[in-house]
Amino acid sequence: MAEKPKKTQKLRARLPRGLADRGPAEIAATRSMVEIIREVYERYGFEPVETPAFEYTDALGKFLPDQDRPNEGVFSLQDDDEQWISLRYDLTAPLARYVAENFDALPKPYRSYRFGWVFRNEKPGPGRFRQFMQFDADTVGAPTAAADAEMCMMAADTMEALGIPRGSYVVKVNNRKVLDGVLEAIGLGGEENAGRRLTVLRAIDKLDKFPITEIEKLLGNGRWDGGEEGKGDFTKGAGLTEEQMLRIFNYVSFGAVLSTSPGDSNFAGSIQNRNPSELRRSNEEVVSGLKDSFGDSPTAQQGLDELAEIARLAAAGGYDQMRILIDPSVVRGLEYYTGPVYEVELLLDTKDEKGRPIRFGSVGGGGRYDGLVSRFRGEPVPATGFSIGVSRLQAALEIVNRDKPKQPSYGPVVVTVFGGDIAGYQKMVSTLRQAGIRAELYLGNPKHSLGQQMKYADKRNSPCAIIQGSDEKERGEVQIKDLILGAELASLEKDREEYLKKQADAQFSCGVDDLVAKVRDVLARHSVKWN
RNA sequence: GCAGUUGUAGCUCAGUUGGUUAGAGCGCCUGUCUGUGGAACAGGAGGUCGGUGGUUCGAGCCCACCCAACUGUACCA
Repeated sequence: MAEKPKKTQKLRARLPRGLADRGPAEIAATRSMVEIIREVYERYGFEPVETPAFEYTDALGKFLPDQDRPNEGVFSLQDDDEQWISLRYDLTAPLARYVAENFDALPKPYRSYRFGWVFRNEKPGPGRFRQFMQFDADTVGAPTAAADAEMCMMAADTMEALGIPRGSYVVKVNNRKVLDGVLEAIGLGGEENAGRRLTVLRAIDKLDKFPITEIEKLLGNGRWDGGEEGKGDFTKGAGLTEEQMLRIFNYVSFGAVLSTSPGDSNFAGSIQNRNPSELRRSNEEVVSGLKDSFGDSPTAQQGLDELAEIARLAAAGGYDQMRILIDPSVVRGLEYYTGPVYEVELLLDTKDEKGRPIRFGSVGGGGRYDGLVSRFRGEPVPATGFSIGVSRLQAALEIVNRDKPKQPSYGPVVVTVFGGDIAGYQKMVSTLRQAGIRAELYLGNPKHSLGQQMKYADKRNSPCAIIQGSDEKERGEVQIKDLILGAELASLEKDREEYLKKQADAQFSCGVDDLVAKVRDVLARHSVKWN
């Protein structure tokens, strides 16, 4: 007996983790989202500009990779000339480079938008990918809060244009200067406290993730993630005193509805659920209240003045605090924001399959980054920008809409072939295409039976198939088979009358000259649109 | 990075106290099928049982280490 034929080493087809293939439905959804966002941004006077996916690593404002860990956080590689280049991890840093490089030619303020894929080399999770899409708008060269206010209003408009009803989203606004001022006021100013300030900001940023008792640990001695002392990973705390902690809590909860006071175990949740419809203070009251509380910090005062201006301009534009809300607990990125920061949050009340509430978190955000362009120029260049996480927002909308009946996406009309000369079939396909109807010739094995060709059309989700055998050919006719109706027919119960009626519609013959008109009838019958 | 859980066919899973050639359903491919899709029937492809080493006459099963995935956590422009 011969030995088993030697097995060739098969290559395993597999997708690297944290990356995703996208099918027709997702691509179509992205395309329509991008179109809607673009329309809003252009209405605000922004013009498109694109930059490549790669930049010199130092231009991205990230440390230069070292030999040991060249790809920490970013995907990097060394060019022929040994210079490090990296895949962009957002659209802001590349834009700053573009503006700095073309500074003299651009109008100031320079207002532009762009969308594209960005890449982050970090651990992927549910809803977190290593490649995802962002859509940004930035204003460079505008120093006043008016530019920031506009970003917030545009964010609100964009959400509504995307079909998220008013009240189901909120643009939260804070100011990095206020946070800095508060930290200063509780005695964490100065270079020597930089690390602790960072820890406090991180803790505040986690308010929407953990109950307040856990935040207390992060502000205090530290937190074990295993659920109890000594279990799991330890996160070092900021080591704040009780008094400092209390001032932080009073600050971040200012304006929120509080059922209890800090320190009570039920305090948890009352800060997190900062639903604007339940808040008891207006934007103006929050700002003036905080001005009173932190009168000792000039930095905080300045930041609060900017927030007041944003709220005033938003109100003038008709955006109340249901849409644009001053929220002292917003932190955002720690790296480059210098002034106002904003964050768009979805308030949609959705449960997952197990009935647990889903927290979407932020689907967009931005802020003022006055230092980013100046790095390249040695002169101050104020800038502010806003970014939508297209991939994340799309995923959120998909969950929200998952119960709604989905409009099926149809394939092309399939023209089946019966051996012999296929030229006649090709002619039908061309006729349909010239009439703007998606159509294709069956290009599989020509020996395949009609049954197999039907199977193909079914898999393509074709609305109908065109059949012309020798009988029809002689009479100058074609058969049009309505596959959608046919499917209903197959699942129909024994209602004889309805069955017969549908059967007549499900397949009929017509003259070759009527092909386009009759196919259009079938498409119209099911409102088939390919968009 | 840290911790927990899990790794058997493309998918969902079975596999006896350690025993010979590792199974099922679904899916996939081919045929019945030059005259009608989601049906039926017949056939077929597809597995280094996550990897390596160990214990044993013998390992999918026991032990050690490694890897990967999932979940949480850390970091996150």
